[in-house]
Amino acid sequence: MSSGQPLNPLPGDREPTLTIAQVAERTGLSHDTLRYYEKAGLIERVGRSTGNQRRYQAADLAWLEFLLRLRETGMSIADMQRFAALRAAGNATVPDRLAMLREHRAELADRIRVLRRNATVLDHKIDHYEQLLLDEHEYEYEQPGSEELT
Amino acid sequence: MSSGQPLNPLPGDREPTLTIAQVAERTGLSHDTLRYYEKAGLIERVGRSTGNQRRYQAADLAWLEFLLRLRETGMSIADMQRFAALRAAGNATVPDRLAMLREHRAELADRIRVLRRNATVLDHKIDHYEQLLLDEHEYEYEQPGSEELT
DNA sequence: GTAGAACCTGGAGCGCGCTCCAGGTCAAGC
DNA sequence: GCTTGACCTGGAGCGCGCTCCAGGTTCTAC
Repeated sequence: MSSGQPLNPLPGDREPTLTIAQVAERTGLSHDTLRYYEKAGLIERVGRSTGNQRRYQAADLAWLEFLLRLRETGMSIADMQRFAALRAAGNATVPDRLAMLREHRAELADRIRVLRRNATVLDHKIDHYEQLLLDEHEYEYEQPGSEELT
Repeated sequence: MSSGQPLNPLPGDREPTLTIAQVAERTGLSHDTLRYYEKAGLIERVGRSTGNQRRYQAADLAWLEFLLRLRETGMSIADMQRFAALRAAGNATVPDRLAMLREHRAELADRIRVLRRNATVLDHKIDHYEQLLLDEHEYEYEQPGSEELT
């Protein structure tokens, strides 16, 4: 990109658009990933400039942000493809989309629970190591036999 | 495995041991993964029967369980290798291990926070879809123009 | 003793989610 | 008009974390 903020030329359109570089910057996705997502059907074909360069609109960005939330919560590309296909198929698929989201939400809740449980295991281990260090200092340097399972 | 519970022959040892199949069953890891973890140095070389078959001891299992907690919380194999190497190097590495665990714990806390934030985004989306369905029924079948961004 | 299941090793292969590359076209400043 | 950087496409390549395979050995039940 250049300096300033170029209002990208539109293909005879109303709304201001973003180049792929600008979308990459805003979403944190790479250029390649953005093109890959489009090729994979996660996003519908983005509008083009007269010279065939991508011009993203606000709706594209909003959808990408939502996809990122799905990705961050561990949804696979394959499932996101399914979801995107349902969305592209129109309002009649709302029940299916709702079902997918509910299931994903439930799995997410499970994963959060597991992580929290594991977090307490880590805390115990950390406590254990801290105690080991304290004991060591107490006896002024090492103490074979105070070795534990870990 | 056969029926009954065979007390596996020990290599002239004290403690009861487990075969790889039994460890696989208890941990949920596959035979291949268990062998892979050993080859990768995540677990120290497991004891063998006279015929060179693995015989896991309680300490092996405990360590595996802890590794699983690390894995479930998203630690990479490479980091687990580092941790395992420190552990194998003895008590002098306790401060390093503690530092690793603390850092991992902090990252885990971040990831849980992100997941919880995303969970609320999902909840909003679900609410939105539910509302769409309600509206649809209200008007007795469809309603073009009630289409949203998603 | 023998059959069949369980196990061994070294190494190749795989699915996922990108990432990189080659060989071009397009756009903006001078 | 020219340069330089952003962008395009199709397809190959990669790192991770396993998973599978071939070819052989061991264990257990009968």
